[in-house]
Amino acid sequence: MFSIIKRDKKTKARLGILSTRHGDIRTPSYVMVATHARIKGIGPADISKTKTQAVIANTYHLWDRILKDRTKNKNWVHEQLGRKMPVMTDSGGFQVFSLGFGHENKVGKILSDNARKIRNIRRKNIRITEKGVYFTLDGRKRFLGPELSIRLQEKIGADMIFAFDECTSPLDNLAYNKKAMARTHRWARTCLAARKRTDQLMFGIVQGGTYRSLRIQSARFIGSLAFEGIGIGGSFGKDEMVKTLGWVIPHLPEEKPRHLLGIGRVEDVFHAVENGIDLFDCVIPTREARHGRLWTKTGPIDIRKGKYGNDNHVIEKGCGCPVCSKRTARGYIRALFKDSATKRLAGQRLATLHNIWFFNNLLEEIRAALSRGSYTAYKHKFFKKFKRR
RNA sequence: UCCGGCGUAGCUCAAUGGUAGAGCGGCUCCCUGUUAAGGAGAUGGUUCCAGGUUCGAGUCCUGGCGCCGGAG
Repeated sequence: MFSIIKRDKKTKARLGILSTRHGDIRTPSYVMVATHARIKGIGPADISKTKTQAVIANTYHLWDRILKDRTKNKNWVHEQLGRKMPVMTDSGGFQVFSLGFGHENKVGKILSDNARKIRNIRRKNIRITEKGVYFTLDGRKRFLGPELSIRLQEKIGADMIFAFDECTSPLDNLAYNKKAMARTHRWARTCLAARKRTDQLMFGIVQGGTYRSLRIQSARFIGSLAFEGIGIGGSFGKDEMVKTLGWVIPHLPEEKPRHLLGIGRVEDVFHAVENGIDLFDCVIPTREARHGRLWTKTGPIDIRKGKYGNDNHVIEKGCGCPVCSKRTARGYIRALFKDSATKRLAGQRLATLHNIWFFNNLLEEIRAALSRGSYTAYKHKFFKKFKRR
């Protein structure tokens, strides 16, 4: 159940509430990544300190564990997570890209200028058929398709689940994207038909690569099906995300929540929100935290750098996160990062707590601005201070 | 005092007499539905000093200087 509370006058941004079996999500909201039903770097008890409203786990990566489970627990993933809170699962469709082309060519879903030079598009570990996808990885061969993905996601027990799709590579051409999109559309129907549980919200996924005609076609088609929500997936060129949203959003039903899959840099958050996105997830807060990059309102800092060695300031002055409000010094966090493996884990935990809080707080401020009707003013003020560097 | 060992990049150490390297640190950059608790790159040297042997010395010889260990 999704209700829109308020619409921004100058942009397509909307303020809403998405109700799930495990509570409400105030939107727009950043969904934190918990691939293996754990937010990497922090413990279950930490999650409540970070303003996190929802997390997203991954069907492919929970596959083995869920098959071993015999408990028939309807809230299996919540038990794994250690929290009763809104949880999503991704269908495994992204792994068709990330474990196939992405892994083979060491390319991310956002194409760098360098990667544009790649000529032959290989998917060595992946074979895609009408029924689904064969993964050959680490000496194992396994098959995942729309029916199985839904069956697994129903067992995993998330509150929101995704249809099984194919995330194409940013280098795939129009002809391939057309073929892949049509197949993803057929899988979308299959996923809806395969569902047995009625207490999970199912999101269909719009694909179509970087092609306007395909994106519009996909938005109309996925939007016309009986999904409770819409996901927008795929890979983009560097500046094509905003363009894609411009194509897709006008063709989606107004009343359904929209989730932008795997996008979440600070600039992207604003772009997504003002283009009418209600939810998005991204590994940036958690992964970059583990790599020592801490986000602040003036931009990111790399806590591992030598200049923070004797720095006894908090990460960000005035930050209300559990790390900064305990007056934990930058120098201390840096020292943990530079110490033994065990100490590094402690440092990564603090960094993760800070980053998650930072992004969740940013969204909280954006929601407050939308509520006041002053989103644009808030954004201008924000970017006066914020420099990506 | 004597004997032995060692002096090479910021640090710890490599380098049969033949273009002085590595790891770590420092520096710069990267990370977008996590096979990622990381990745990429650049920089970095009077080889303790002074002589000598040699076509050629970090390496061999002589003499200093410094540190470590042992003996008195």
